[in-house]
Amino acid sequence: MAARSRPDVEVLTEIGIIAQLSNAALERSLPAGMSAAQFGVLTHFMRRGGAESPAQLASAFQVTKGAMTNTLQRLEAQGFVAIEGDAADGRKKKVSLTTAGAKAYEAGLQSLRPRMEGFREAFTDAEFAAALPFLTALRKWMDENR
Amino acid sequence: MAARSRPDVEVLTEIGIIAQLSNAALERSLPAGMSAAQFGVLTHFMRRGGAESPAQLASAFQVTKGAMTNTLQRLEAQGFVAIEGDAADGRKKKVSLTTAGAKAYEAGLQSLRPRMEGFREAFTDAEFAAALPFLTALRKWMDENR
DNA sequence: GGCCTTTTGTTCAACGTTAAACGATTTAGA
DNA sequence: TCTAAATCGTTTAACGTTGAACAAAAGGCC
Repeated sequence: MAARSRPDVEVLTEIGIIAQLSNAALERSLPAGMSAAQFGVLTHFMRRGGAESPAQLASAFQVTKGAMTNTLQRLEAQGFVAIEGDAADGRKKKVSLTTAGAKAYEAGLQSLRPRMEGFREAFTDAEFAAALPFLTALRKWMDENR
Repeated sequence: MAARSRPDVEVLTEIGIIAQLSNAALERSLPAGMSAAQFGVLTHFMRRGGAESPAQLASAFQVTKGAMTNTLQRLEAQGFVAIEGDAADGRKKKVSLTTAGAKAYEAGLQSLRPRMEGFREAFTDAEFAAALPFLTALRKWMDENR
């Protein structure tokens, strides 16, 4: 889809392709059996630590609860997260990272490194920083007007 | 996923969310039974006219041939495109827009209009134009280094 | 206290996609 | 001319996602 068009349509087109290619590249670089969604959850816990409920995670990742259930079940099956009931609220569950999960995150980061380095060398930090405000505004608008 | 991070990672994160929200909004605004992928193909033919092979379309949309087969079959089932064998090359097929397809495109455009107008009013053309070069460069790099 | 609403997590069918395999056809080269 | 390689379109299984329905639990309100 390269046809000259309105700049707003073109922006969304480019963004769509970038997201597709970037997700595919991420998935291809990750160790077998680790999806981008799973790696995202691991990253989230590595940064934040502690425990979170599936609903909290679903909202953080802009994903339905059903999708998060799926991701968490796969993570738990590999022993990367621990899931236990919340004593204070019988509806909720508490998800937390295991040591194996932290190890899996590190392994994922390692196999990602070469591609990420190539990517980061192709552009400058200033370019990324310059593009960020508009993208963030775009995301916010989309989020509020959905 | 809102954690402060490296600007390059953040750019990709924002792009991923925007693509997801934008595609969902597009799909929700389109008439029932018309997917974003289908509307994309209709748009392509409205702009370019003529006939193209499935492989050509797949490459134009950065999608596998299998995905394009699926999209084209659904379009053909609704009578929006005509598919015939290529006399000159027995492997190929020729896909072209029907009058019903053109009408469906116009209908899709109509139901899209209110949302598109709101979107275009939230930002200026200059903003879109300013963001485009970097996004295009990003897309090109991703495409070449996949 | 008892009802109504909301929240939470799960399940299910459907969708669009990828990756891989396949048969059919064309092209290139020895 | 024959054979090997490449291209084309389809099919299939698998994946991650959505949307809708659901039961269980909690909260709000009279």
